Amino acid sequence: MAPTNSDIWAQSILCNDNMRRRFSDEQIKSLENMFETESRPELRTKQQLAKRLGLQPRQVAIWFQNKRARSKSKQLELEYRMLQISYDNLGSKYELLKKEHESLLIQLQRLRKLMEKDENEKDVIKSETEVKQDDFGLPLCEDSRGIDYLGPESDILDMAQIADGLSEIENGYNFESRTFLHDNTACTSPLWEF
DNA sequence: TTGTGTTTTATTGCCTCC
DNA sequence: GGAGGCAATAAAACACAA
Repeated sequence: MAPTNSDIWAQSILCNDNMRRRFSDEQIKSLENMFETESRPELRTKQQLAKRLGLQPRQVAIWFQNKRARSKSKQLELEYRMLQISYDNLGSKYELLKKEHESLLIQLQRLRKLMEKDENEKDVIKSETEVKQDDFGLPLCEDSRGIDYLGPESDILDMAQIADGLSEIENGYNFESRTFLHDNTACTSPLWEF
């Protein structure tokens, strides 16, 4: 029966002095160089390399196997670190958005109070005097030059519109409901579980 | 010097492919 | 069924603080 490659390898190991030795710097350098161009060299290539470096073909094969394992583990470590960095960045962004959200809510409250106050004043004036109104029912004021213009009321109207807009943002900008995120992404990543 | 942690070389067992 | 790859692990070699 013809010996298999495994037999030949096993025999060659036994023929060695049976001492485990680290490879020399030169051997490592050559192996590293080869690994850079081909991480899974063919049998023939490994045999040639082994002959050139004075190693057993099996030792070269094992070195490549171990090197692939080390390389994979380093790559995984790198990917893990990159993910961690982007996770941290996302967390910072979330905190900034949260603060912005809170500040907008405060602004919204102020505007509402302003509107309420103005409504009250308007009621008082309405009850005391007859107010000239424009086509849209808005109060029409007349300045000293006799030009009609929209008075402070229109400013309040603009504020009210802004406030309504903010209110819509407030409702839509809800991390709990995740509607702020596009629904089609249906993100269930724990990254959002702050 | 020695105890301990890390790295490197080698083995084993299982899996896939031809 | 053999060849070769991978994961898990053993064991030797090495680094280094105490």
